[in-house]
Amino acid sequence: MSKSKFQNPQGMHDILPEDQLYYDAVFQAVKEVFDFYHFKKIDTPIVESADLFSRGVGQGTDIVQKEMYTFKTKGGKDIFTLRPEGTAPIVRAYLQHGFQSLPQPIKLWYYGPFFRHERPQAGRYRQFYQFGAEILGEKDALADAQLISLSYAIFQELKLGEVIIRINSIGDDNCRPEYRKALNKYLKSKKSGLCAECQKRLKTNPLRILDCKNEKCQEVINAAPQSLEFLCENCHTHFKEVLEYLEEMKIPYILDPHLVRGLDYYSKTVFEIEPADLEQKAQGSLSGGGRYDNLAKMLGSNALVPACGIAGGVERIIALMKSRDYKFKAKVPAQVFLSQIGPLAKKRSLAIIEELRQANIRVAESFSKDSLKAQLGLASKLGINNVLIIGQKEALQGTVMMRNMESGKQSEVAREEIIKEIKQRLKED
RNA sequence: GUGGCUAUGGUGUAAUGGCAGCACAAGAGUUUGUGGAGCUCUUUGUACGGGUUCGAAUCCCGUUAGUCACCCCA
Repeated sequence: MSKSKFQNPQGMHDILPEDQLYYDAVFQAVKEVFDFYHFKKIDTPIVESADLFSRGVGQGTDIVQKEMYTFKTKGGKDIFTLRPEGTAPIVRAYLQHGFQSLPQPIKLWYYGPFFRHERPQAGRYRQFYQFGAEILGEKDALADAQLISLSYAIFQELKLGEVIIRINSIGDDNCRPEYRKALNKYLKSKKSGLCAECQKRLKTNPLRILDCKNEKCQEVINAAPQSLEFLCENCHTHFKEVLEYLEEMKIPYILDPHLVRGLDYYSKTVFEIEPADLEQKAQGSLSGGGRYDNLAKMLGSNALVPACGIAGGVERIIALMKSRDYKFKAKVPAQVFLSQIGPLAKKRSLAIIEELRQANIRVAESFSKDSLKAQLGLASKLGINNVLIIGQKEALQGTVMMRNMESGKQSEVAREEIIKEIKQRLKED
């Protein structure tokens, strides 16, 4: 067989059976934690109106400017985008389905693929999986803290080792303009000390300069005014409460005054969670999020919907699980193996397998092998001790042969007694 | 979007520009209805497209994919 000339698109990979174990483990951990805290699962379409993201995420952000898969539909009337993140669609759904009139807050979680057109590298793909959770209609700081702690709990469940929360508050409409003004003034005065990229950002998105890793900018950044100093009383109190909750729950955090994040909808609390040990940091943060009290309004809502959310990168978590040598719960092998010889027996065996399934007995088989030798070989390779053998003779008599692989003993069992007999033998093992 | 490195059966790996080999895996057989070992046999490859050359897995160019850094982020 020659190799196919088709390959996967860049940055989009097949999730092969052996990797499904990891994806399942992550999904299970996520589901367990969010279910327990009464979050409801929601799925939104993979594709949304392009406008939703340029308005929600922000026209000036990198995600919108260069990373979106955007296309026209056949009639050319609609412009759609493969969703690059999960929060804007959920707020859209919240508004569209009138969730405002339900008891607040609304707590939702999601899991699925997202798309960003970037150059792939460690922990960064063009199609990647994210899980996330949102608490909508809640302004209390407890919501912020709870999301952080749930994400933390998921990472502990997955045995990712030490992780650390980096957290900051970027203020709200009330105090951020003040801060922005002060920062702008400061940065303009130090313009010559900034890298070329940052000089451009002065115009488009000065907040992001704080995030620049260029050495040249570090000096300027370190002396820059910090958003924390400008917080109004409301924001200050809110942030203090978030930190107090974290301390109460003994969740380790670092106050990072330069953390700003790349999406426009954030206000007040922003945070990222990353592995504590330096070597694992290369691929970026494991999860991140923050409060977005203004997003609903940006998307056209009349009412204010205070909310916050978190999203985690599944591939990054899996990479960390692998480097931590994550141990899966022991896989349960099949309990019996069914082997068949001849066409009549083959026909009978399908019905028997279905009986076994209904009796909740896990069964393996190999219809593709005809010789009994090969089938027993497989059973032994799979480590299955109890083998049912059904051949022409047994099929005609309405019996099966039961073989114990360890002792080599076999006995004939009537068709009606199979389930009972297997259960008996499994007990003895 | 810019730059570096990489690409040989399913997997892991060899081959001064000169017959593409090895191991594992897989499949078949080894007195046709009885497993694990051994033995025998078999299938499967130079990512794709050009160029240089008598001759290319090997040198050059392009494409694709992987990987890493920048950028950004989950």
